[in-house]
Amino acid sequence: MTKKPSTINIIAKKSGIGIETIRYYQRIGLIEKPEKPLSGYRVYGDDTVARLLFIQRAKELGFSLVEISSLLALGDGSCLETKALAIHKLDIIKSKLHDLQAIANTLEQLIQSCEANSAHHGCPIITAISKK
Amino acid sequence: MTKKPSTINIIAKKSGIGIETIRYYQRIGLIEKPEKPLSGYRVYGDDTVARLLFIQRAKELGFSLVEISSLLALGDGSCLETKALAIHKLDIIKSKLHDLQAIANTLEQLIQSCEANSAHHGCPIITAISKK
DNA sequence: GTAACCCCCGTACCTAGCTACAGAGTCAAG
DNA sequence: CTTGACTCTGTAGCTAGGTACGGGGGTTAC
Repeated sequence: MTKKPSTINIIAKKSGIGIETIRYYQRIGLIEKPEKPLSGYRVYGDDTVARLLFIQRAKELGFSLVEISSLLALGDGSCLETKALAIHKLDIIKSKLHDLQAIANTLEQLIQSCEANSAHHGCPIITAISKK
Repeated sequence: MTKKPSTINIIAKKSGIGIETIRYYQRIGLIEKPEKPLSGYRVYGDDTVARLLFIQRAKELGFSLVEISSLLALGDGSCLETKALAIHKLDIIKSKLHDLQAIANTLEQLIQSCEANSAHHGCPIITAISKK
């Protein structure tokens, strides 16, 4: 039950991550390069695919590649540190949520003031941004 | 009542925007460069300061420099187009809010599962990101 | 055996929004 | 008239996360 060897193209398809991106991850040390056979193509295992999928999902949770690197280094062992990272990230995200909500509120008000502006005395949005 | 001429340093201080940033804005055409006297320093008016403040506030509302450029070009005239830009921006911000909220929820769950994990069977956060 | 792929490596380029710096010129105070 | 602070210009570098390309070589299918 030996598998046929996975070249970079294969793991790219399995993980849904582009070849160039995988090479980039290798360059920045996020994933390892398997030994290169003296002449031939590098062969990848399913652990690499798993790692790539991990990276993808961590990215979706808002972790940067540097943070993902830490997560991978921590591994399954130090739950406390992992939790600390997650809490820190959650704080940042909550703060972003807060800011964005404020912006959305302001924009909504501006848009409404624009709708109320039947007279053509200039655009209330522009006016609002201009003076203050 | 002639004012003393404002050099770039002065308008930087008045607007709270750095000199290098102002030069950058000039390079990308967001603000104009006043004519340079054949020998000497450029002189800026308060209209430039106003424009810089406008840019700052529009940035705070989440507009990119390119979008701000459009806003400035539209000016006070075409309220409809300005409103359209604002609505478009609001849509994007709402979508970001939605995504961030989902991420925050997931992170919160992960952190809680971590807290419930009294037994030391690996970190639930890592496990959750790993499999799926 | 040869055409059509595929891989490897290094390097350059991209977006956005700055930020820094060198070298030459200018201005104003003392 | 010198000194020091300021300006102008052009160019390069930075972050983050890729994306693209060219040259050289290996592999596979027919």
